[in-house]
Amino acid sequence: MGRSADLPRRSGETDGDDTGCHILHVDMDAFFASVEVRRRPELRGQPVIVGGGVRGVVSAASYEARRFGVRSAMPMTRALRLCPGAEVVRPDHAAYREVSAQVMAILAEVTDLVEPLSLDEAFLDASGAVRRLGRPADIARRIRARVASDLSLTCSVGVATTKFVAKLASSLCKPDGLLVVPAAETLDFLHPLPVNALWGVGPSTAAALRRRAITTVADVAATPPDVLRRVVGASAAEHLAALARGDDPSQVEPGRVEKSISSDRTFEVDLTDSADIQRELLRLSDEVGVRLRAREMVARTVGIKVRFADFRTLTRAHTLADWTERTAEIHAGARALYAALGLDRPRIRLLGVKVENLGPAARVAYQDTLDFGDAAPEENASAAASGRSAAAQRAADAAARRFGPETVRPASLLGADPPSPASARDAVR
DNA sequence: TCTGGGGTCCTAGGACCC
DNA sequence: TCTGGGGTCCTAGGACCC
Repeated sequence: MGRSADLPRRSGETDGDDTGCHILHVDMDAFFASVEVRRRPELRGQPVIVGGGVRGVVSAASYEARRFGVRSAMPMTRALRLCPGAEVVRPDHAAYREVSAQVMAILAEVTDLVEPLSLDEAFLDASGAVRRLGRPADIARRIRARVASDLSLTCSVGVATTKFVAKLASSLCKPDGLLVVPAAETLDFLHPLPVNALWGVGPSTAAALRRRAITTVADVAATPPDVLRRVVGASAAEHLAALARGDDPSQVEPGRVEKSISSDRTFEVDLTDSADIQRELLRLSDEVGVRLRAREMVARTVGIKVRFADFRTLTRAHTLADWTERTAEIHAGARALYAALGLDRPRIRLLGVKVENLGPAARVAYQDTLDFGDAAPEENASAAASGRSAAAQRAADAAARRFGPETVRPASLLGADPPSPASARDAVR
């Protein structure tokens, strides 16, 4: 959805010499909001904010809403103060995933070298497609036309010699734009921009640079390496200096593998009740387990995140002796980490469960066991649902996908209205 | 009604091994 | 009793990105 760096804009299509510019960055315009407007045409031309919830933030804002100062990641309360007349739509991620897949399919027709960055953005390396489809700028135009005609959505495309410059270019020509940054003009393009245009410079780094009177990309390029290292550290200094020179060694990488899977939840009202906290830990563990198994991966490290009412946040992690894909083991790890905190009457705003240190499930030989894992006695019902063997658990996941999650989720999550034992048993077997 | 949820990467310190 | 350096793994926190 783009960060709200206030960069100068170049609207419309800006064509130029695209020699050597083989990298494209495709960025959907106000993606979630545009999908909602397409679904409800009466919203066209109106300020639309996708987001919500008692403690929610803005996930996406239509350009009409942005005119009021509404930006992504802004608390909803503030957004609505700025734009009281906005239509607020709750996010529908399933719908966005579906449209995203259609966008990515259009990109895949251009080249195999597509690197999705998120649901609404991707890099393409078009060098292999030039002979078949024409110059990079023509390929960009073709993509924009296809997205518009097939999906009734607009996107903006940056074309440049590197990923970083292509991404900047697309952000500067939004919405519904095309911007080619010729190789020879890269430095003229980059140097006037503010430091936070550089990838990796957020509020904290920008403030540190500003204290040294380094405010533009040109300033970064002119700063002696040792000074830059003192301000931002050795690794970031090297990275920023290269970007400021127009150097970006990163390649378009299709098929990047996830390194962690996490689920976290901010509660509308702080949790204080121990049973509530335990139930949420189980729910989050189950969500993570389902996604882990859906990707056919296993994990060695389980972590939790706890955010208190005062926003103080802590994380804890534990690496297991063996790989796991089982909800019961993830949950056992999470509850042990939580118990070890020894909290006394906490007020909890957010809980999270995460697995990392991932590997392919196929690499790990599994013993199918009939034990019920480490679940505590009071959760025997949950153990029966989530502590079963890996193979049975995958079968349960498949049933959940077909018949709905309520058929086979841990019993203690099901509240007062559990499914009949027969249907749950049938779904598992 | 301040401050979501999904991630990645880096740093720094301690344990542990050679 | 005092004291090495290098490498790897693990953990916690923070910055950053969309």
